Amino acid sequence: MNHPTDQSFCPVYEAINVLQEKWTLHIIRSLLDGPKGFNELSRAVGGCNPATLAQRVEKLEAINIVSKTIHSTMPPRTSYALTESGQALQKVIEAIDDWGRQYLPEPVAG
Amino acid sequence: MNHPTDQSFCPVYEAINVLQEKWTLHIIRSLLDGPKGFNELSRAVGGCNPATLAQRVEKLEAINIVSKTIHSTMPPRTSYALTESGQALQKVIEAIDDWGRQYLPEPVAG
DNA sequence: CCATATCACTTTGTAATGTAAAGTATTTGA
DNA sequence: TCAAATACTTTACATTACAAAGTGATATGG
Repeated sequence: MNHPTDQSFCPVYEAINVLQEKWTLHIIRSLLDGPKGFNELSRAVGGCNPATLAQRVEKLEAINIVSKTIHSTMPPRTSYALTESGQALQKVIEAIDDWGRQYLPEPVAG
Repeated sequence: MNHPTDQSFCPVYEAINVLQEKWTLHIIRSLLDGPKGFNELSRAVGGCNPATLAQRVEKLEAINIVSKTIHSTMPPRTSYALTESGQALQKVIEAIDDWGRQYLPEPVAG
């Protein structure tokens, strides 16, 4: 909803608003190595509770970053994958990866 | 605190944890075009309330992404700038910028 | 010379968001 | 038949972010 004062639509600003939501980048990173089911994704993401994860993938589906495919309702079998837009975020994840390796200190072992 | 199941320390994972916090990327982006005072930064970021902003820059200072310089206490004059580590995040912001321009639709007027 | 603005925040109370824990309905494997 | 897994939802609680107002001091304008 917010945007810089001097401009009515700023793509970077909006992009940041999308990506700064908790778990979003983790979800995208997890899906970069292939489609996953809900619990599988949950395990890959690590630490996100199902209520939040469900809400987040729904949002990501709405803005066309993730696509959801229901293979069967009973037994339940769903898969989440990145769309073209989602795949394009690999560049962002790579940049974050590079930065992390260079600037985040490995915690010293006790 | 969280980390992938198969590894004890993952730089990407930690980096994402840092960058996914609300306003963090906005703050970094704002500081990329030079140091700013508190209210100046607040205006550049756009929409973040001072309590949150104060807390966020304090955290970013603690992990050495932002540096705070107090020029005078009275009248109050402070400036926030990016450290080397913070400057290095320009690559991340650029990647987000590219993605936003390509994949975020401009809202239709009217 | 008094009101107003600005600086860098802090405080207070409330709204939004995220959390753990448990539950649902069904199938598969031991 | 019991435990585990699938994909979630529900509930009650905790954390986080929010708007609005306030603080103390100085500089500016009428």
